[in-house]
Amino acid sequence: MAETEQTPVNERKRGSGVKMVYDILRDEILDLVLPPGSAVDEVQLAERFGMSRTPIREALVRLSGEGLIDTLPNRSTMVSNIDFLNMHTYFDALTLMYRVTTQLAARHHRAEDLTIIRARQAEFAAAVKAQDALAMIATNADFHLAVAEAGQNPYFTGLFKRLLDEGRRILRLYYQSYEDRLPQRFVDEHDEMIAAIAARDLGLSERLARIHAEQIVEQVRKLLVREGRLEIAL
Amino acid sequence: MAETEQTPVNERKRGSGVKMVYDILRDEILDLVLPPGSAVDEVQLAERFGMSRTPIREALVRLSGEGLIDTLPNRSTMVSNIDFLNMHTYFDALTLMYRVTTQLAARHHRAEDLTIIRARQAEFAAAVKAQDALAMIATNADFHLAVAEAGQNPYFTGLFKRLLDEGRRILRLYYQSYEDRLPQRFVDEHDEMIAAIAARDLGLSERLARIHAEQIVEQVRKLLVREGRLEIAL
DNA sequence: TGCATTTTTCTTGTCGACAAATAAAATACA
DNA sequence: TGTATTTTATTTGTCGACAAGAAAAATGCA
Repeated sequence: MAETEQTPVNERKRGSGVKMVYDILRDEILDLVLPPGSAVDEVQLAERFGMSRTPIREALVRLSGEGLIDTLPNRSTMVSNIDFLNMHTYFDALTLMYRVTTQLAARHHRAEDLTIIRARQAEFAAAVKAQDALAMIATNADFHLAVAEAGQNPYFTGLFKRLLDEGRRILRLYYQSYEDRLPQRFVDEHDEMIAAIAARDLGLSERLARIHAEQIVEQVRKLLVREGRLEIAL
Repeated sequence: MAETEQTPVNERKRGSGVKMVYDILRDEILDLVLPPGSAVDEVQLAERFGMSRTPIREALVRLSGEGLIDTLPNRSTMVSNIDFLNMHTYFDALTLMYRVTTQLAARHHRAEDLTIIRARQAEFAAAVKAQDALAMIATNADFHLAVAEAGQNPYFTGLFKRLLDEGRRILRLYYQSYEDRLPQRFVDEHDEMIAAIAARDLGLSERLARIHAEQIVEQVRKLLVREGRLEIAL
């Protein structure tokens, strides 16, 4: 069997190459496997993925459009840096999107949306219970993205997704310090938010989201300050 | 003179091709020269711009990333359609960005920002005076974008820019009905907003922006309903 | 004539190659 | 030895060509 259709491992369907490279590189950037500022070599990637430079290039253009890589014309392209100086603009945008998407979810969600949201919340709770910091980061983002999808505004969802991605990079930087009791609090807050959304209480949903956002921002800010001292001390 | 450096008209610098194609196509899409749903042929574009398909392709990938064109895998790529059914999500996002960016401008603007904003407003007023509907659309977007830039939050500015672009397409559809007295009202409202920003009155800036946004949304909605009746009548 | 199947055509996705632009290395010169 | 200039090397941007996929056209069959 399978003698004629023997599939060489490197045989891929027409058009799938770009998406594959894009997905893998995106994950590696967000997980800091490719650290900010590191060089991205097209020819090296082409060898690694066993394809020509053309699809690699297209994936890089996509990533560049999302701000995940920066490309100097005619010169090197590299993983984009995290802008610690203007972090407050990031927090502002993130907080507003938390509030808006949660409120919209309360207004526009359907029954099946709640099912998905609860599933995501269960995954987040499991990650917290297992004290798996990396899984917590990922499942938390998934949870809030599910809420945003329920809000049914693709403009907000799009921006929010970008912000959560960026947050994944930032949190990944400091994920070692997740051994405290805060995560359980996040689980509880998520539950409250779900209840408010299900009850279609717009005001409460927005308020809970705001509190939740400020909670998270405050924690990240503490981490930044702690690390910031170290950096200055060098 | 200029015998050795004779520049064939089609001679361009290394890396400028993509940007040129991108800019031109983007403008043509936003001005409806390329109507929504129309096919985009790579070969045809390559001939038109006198270059190979590669840079064309990169420009298209960029445009696709911004949602200006849709591309079916292995199949045709076309100018993205305007989603009239979910127009309310567009209005929601636009209104919120009006409010947020104006308030942030009141908080973070610098002296030179005000200079730019006033210059944009002068251009808008000139377009209104000349009753040039197309110029009004463009200069109005430029004015609000200048306000957003003063707010110094690239996340909001980015989304807002996308929304204003989309609005340029929508308004372009109905620009014929701009002969009423509303535009002058927009000029006045802009002036009020500038004053509030200059006075760093966050609350007033936000309120004026909200009123202004609702004004615009209401006008567009009227246009849509009027046209909508026609479409249904078919 | 009406429908299924094959053939053709057309467009896209991918490839390997080459030239331009820049950085790095090597050389010249004081 | 230090600086300016030339040479080499590396990486990107562009090109033309070819093959895969899907629609359209053509053919076969009832």
